[in-house]
Amino acid sequence: MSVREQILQATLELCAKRGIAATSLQDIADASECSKANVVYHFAHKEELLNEALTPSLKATETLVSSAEAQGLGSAEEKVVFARNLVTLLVTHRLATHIVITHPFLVDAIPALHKAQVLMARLADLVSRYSTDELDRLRFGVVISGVTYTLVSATILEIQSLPETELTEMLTHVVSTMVMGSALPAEADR
Amino acid sequence: MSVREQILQATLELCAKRGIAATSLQDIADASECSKANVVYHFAHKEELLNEALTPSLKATETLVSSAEAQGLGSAEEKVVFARNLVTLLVTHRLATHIVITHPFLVDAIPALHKAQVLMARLADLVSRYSTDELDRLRFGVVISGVTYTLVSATILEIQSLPETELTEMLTHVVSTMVMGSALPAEADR
DNA sequence: CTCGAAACTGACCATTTGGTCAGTAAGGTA
DNA sequence: TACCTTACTGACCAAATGGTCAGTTTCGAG
Repeated sequence: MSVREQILQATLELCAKRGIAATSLQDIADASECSKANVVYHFAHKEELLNEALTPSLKATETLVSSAEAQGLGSAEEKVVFARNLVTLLVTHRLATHIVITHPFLVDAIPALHKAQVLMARLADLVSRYSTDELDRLRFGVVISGVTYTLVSATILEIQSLPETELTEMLTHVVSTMVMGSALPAEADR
Repeated sequence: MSVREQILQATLELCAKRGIAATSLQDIADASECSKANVVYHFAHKEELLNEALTPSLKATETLVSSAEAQGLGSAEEKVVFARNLVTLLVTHRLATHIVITHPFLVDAIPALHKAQVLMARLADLVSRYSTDELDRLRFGVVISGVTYTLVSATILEIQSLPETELTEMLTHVVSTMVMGSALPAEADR
């Protein structure tokens, strides 16, 4: 792993664990085994460092949302696939997700966080389109943020008693049943 | 309102809006229209200030959880009452809730945040007791954190298109139907 | 080997911030 | 009035932090 990549990885891990404000460039430098000046050499500002670190997860989310917007969520099949992709994405990028969730007040200071917020809005809008009433819309917000938060807490705080794959599977089920109307796909039997 | 109360209120508002780390004693002093030294006079440390500011919401939560633990959540009636009380509590103390939710990494530094986490665990344990399988338990985690997060985002970020009372009502309905099994109370007709 | 660009470093700096301190204003009591 | 406690303040300080800078090492191309 290049130093650059080490720095980005350390940034994700430390900022998720301690919060952005409590993570100094020196901390990141130590974890990356290089000098603080070198961190600044690769990423001129702390803000830029955060942006780069969050980029992969943002791209993945952008891809997911765009494709879902294009394809729609009409059939039960499409809904389940979407739910699984979403949960998988949240699991894969759980550090980034945790950072986004816990730093709503930095959206104005860090462009990547703003982007993330916009993507969430598009996501909400997308699913809302397939909900008839206000209550379903609310239900969506609750479940998406709930899944995100549960996942993040479970993995970060190490409260997980379940293996990650099983957790993913169950959350997928929760999302597809709760959000997408009660239409239960054949595969998901309890 | 006494200066002491002004300081506590300003602390809640500013820390919820900008985050704890980004809220300086000077900011709080300015908002309270007194000197920074006076803030320190009333609350020796920033940590102590946060503790005091969060105390009311912690006490209310403690009361709710304890009474629910004692009384149980056996009947559908009890479940709905509990759901409504919980949502009301989250709405009433939304600033404190927002602070707790967005600062998981400060649980070791600020006792009040640790207490809040313990209370959440008790809450989860309580409701889990009335769930037969693991999926229901997961469902609980998702819905509670989801309601909390949705509520907080809606009020703080001012995305709310609904009046607060109606939001409360709908969330109560979401909680009681989603968490407590599908047993729908007579009152909650859509 | 030479040279120039990129990677990297230690020393340094300005700013912010939590917190201290010596001292003042205010108000109740003897 | 004299005295004491509580509320309050401006000036100050040490530590931490983001970022600059001048200079050194590394390394691949010609």
